[in-house]
Amino acid sequence: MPEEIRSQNTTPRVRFAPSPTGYLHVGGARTALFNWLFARHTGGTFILRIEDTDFERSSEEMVEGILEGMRWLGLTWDEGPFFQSQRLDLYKATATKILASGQAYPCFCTREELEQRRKEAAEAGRPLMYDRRCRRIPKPEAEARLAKGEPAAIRFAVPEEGSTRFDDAVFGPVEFANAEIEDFVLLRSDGIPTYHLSVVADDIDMRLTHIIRGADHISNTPKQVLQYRALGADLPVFAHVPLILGPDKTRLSKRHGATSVMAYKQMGIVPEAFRNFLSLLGWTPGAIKDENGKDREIFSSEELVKLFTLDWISKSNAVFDNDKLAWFNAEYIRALPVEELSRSLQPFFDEAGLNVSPEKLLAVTPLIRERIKFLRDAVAAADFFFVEELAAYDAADLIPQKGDAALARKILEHARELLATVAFDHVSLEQALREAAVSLGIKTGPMFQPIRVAVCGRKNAPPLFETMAVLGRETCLARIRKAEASLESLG
RNA sequence: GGCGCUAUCGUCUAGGGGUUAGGACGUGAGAUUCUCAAUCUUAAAACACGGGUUCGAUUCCCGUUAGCGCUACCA
Repeated sequence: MPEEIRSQNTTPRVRFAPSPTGYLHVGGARTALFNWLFARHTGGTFILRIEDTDFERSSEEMVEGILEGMRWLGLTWDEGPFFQSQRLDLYKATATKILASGQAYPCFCTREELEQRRKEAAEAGRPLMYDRRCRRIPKPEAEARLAKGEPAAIRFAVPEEGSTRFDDAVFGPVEFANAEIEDFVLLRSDGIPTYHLSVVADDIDMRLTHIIRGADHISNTPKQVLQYRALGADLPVFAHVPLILGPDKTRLSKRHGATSVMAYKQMGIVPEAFRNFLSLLGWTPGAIKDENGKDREIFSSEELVKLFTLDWISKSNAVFDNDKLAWFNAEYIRALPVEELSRSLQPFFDEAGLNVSPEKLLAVTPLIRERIKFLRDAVAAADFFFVEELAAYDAADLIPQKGDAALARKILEHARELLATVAFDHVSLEQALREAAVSLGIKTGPMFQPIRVAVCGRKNAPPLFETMAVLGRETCLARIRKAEASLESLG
């Protein structure tokens, strides 16, 4: 408690500490987002720290990928990135300090011995934990062996009695019997720290006040609390956030499809939408009503920052729902100014190999914005605007429901003649074609279908007149002529 | 197995001792309409189970069950 009060009286310092053994995934992104929101809300400092002490599995590409993901999401950090691989001296010094205090000891057991004992324990009885045998080695003997250069890890000497507890800002009081806590390794025999040591050393050194991280770390926390005490350091506030699960309620992983943040960028998720969606996974601003008295869900990042507090973080895990994300994204797409949306769309067309001028895309954008959930959908929705030659389509689609080829021919011929002279703007086109429908005695539905298919090459397309206006007279006439020809072949 | 955490519609969630348990996504139906969307209206859909406490529990307590997490000289 006194620790918490101290923490709350200084400006908060929080961190996101990914390990570059993989890309930035959805769960990590949400943890980063919560830290970022908390820092921005409180006027605190957001630190980025790369936990790359596992040299085997860490890579520079992954570091770059993580930074890229953070930038894309707009999660700007105030300090760092710091790399644990460059701070090994600190960890060694910290381990030495704990050792000197008598709360750690050298362990000469080899990896093989430990594995063997664990195996035996599993087969026979229960205690899978380290049996603490090196803790019983008399100090002079241990020092002699060390002096001889015998390799040793440094283990923390966990009290045999009592319990270790902490107050989690999300989960409340959590308590572990010390007897359940293993004498964990602080420093490996090669001098590289384990996670348990490096987090604590860094969190203390970086003067972190709040540790906001995934709930999978709850079980690790007592080990860290023990170290804080051994080092005489104040405890930060721990806030564990529930995990994000896949649709089958197991931890979100690759086999659930896209889990990398950059994959969502490539799908055409708008970063603001992603932030909004992610923020509401395991957190709620409470019941904030919209003008209709319904609970709001769309929040700008500024609002999120204003609203965010640790108190509203949920305790139960949340399933990642792609449909809901798609809905958020569609909402953001429709809310974006056309110019901005158009600019965001451009790279997707470029990537698809279509020759798309910004001017034309700007004209097309309002016609498709309500028809796409992901930015990438725009390519499939609007490709016919940009190709010289329409992709092959079924000539039968030209024939309206309850009509025949002759009717389709009649409509197209009539339209072709009309379009040769009419002014090619939305209003004129609509007026002329509606009048044509009346004079031919055909309802608008069947009347417009052959034209739409002829011009767009598909049955489902943006509104006809706007579309034709963008396409222009020459293209429309050519495509109608082509449609008439394909109708001939149909007989 | 041990330890820890969690439990409201299919999903995200609001609520909290007395409510017609609210909203959103998705789903169904309808309206609108040149198709598709978008939009609007509407419907179905939940307090895991069992004991307590209480005049009264979805809400508080205990247990059961289920799920998840941790259980490395990984992080």
